[in-house]
Amino acid sequence: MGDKCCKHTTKDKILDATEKLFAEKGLDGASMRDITEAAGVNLASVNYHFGSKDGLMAAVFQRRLAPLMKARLELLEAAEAAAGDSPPSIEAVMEAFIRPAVEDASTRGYKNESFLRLMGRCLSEPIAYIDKHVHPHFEPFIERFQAAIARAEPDLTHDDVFWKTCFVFGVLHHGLHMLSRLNCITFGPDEPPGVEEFVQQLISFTSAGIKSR
Amino acid sequence: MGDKCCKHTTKDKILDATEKLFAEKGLDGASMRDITEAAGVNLASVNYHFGSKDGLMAAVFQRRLAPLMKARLELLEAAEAAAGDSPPSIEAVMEAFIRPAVEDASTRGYKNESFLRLMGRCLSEPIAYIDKHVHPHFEPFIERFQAAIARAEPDLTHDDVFWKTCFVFGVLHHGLHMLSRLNCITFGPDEPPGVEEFVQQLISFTSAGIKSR
DNA sequence: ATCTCAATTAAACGTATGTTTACTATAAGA
DNA sequence: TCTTATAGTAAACATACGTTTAATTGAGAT
Repeated sequence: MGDKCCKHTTKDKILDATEKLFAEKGLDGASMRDITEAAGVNLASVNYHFGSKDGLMAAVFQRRLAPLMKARLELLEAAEAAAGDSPPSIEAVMEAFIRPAVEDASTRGYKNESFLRLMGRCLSEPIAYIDKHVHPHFEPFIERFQAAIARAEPDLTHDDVFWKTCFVFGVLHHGLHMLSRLNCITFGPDEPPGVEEFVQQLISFTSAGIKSR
Repeated sequence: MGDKCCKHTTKDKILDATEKLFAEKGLDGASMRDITEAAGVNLASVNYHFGSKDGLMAAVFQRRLAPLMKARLELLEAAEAAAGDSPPSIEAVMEAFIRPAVEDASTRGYKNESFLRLMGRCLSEPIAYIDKHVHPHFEPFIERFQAAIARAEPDLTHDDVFWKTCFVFGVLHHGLHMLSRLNCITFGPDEPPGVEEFVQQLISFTSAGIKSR
């Protein structure tokens, strides 16, 4: 029976290897044989534990996206509670969105093997996969997030809020994507920025963008 | 022999179908059989005209990226010429980057079949493909672009310029990506924004982000 | 009319994919 | 000890992929 405490179960080895290979080679590009070889397990064990490659995708996203969305929601609710009757500032709303993602990326290797590297890529993976495995996690959150922006900046139209939210997504995810690729490119910074520094840079860029017109 | 004037040559039919299918299903996801069937040509004709699927990718990107980069450079140079001795404003630099892309997207169907939909996805396609087919087109431009930003905002450090440039890329490409997907999502605007409106929104968001700290 | 050569085609090739099967190993319960 | 259920495995399966082959077409040149 699965030994949940020890953390080196076959399921976890598969999930870890998959996360890394999906980020590197894409959802289609990483084959079952790539994955099981990297994980040091038998080829058939993926189908045994996850049913199919599709089930494996769902598990990979579920493992990281569920806690991430939870952390964002909690931060947003904390900011709203702290603000009392008035709406929290745009900066506070952006922080709720940005900080959990950057911290997740930083705690898990930061350079190479983070899940957020996969997130960056996921914005534009084959749409069918994203609609199936990623959007369901985002949808409950995005509504609350857009509402918070609308409250903080009451002059924005509904369409303005939609597009600015899109832009914020683009900033964060492409930023994290490039962060994970720093060692692959020649022209970038010599070393990655600190977590706090990066978070602040993202908050100020996105907040200024939202306030602009 | 290929009839260049008539524009309905086999090569063009293949390129058009490929552009659309790459955007929809990804570079790996769109098979040669998908492509040739959509183009109404024989399976083997891709290998005849482009040598391989890799050669087809190169041709697809070359056809759109070369003129796009040229247009951006010309706009940037025009802005620098117009500014005389002083550097052009951040807004002018952003416009040189953003306008050609949005206009390209708008002239080619705008909703569904544009190349920029493919560009949005390309930020995070399997890295090997992008390094091979996309980065070579961007590299000569990105240096000039970053230099223009640095001149317009002299207080920014070299690393600041790098990251802000990344953020601008994220805003534009994900914005265009969502633009092409408007009809697929439920919560977005009822109709797409006008070209000029969208360009201005992108310019103000990115310019404010760059000026922020 | 014949030749020529680029363009096109149907069919096959070899390989890689995700999945399934049938079998073995292991450890706890009665 | 025998049973049972879970976990793991080697091998085969059917399918889809990119590519290649060999044959055919069709229009312009001689």
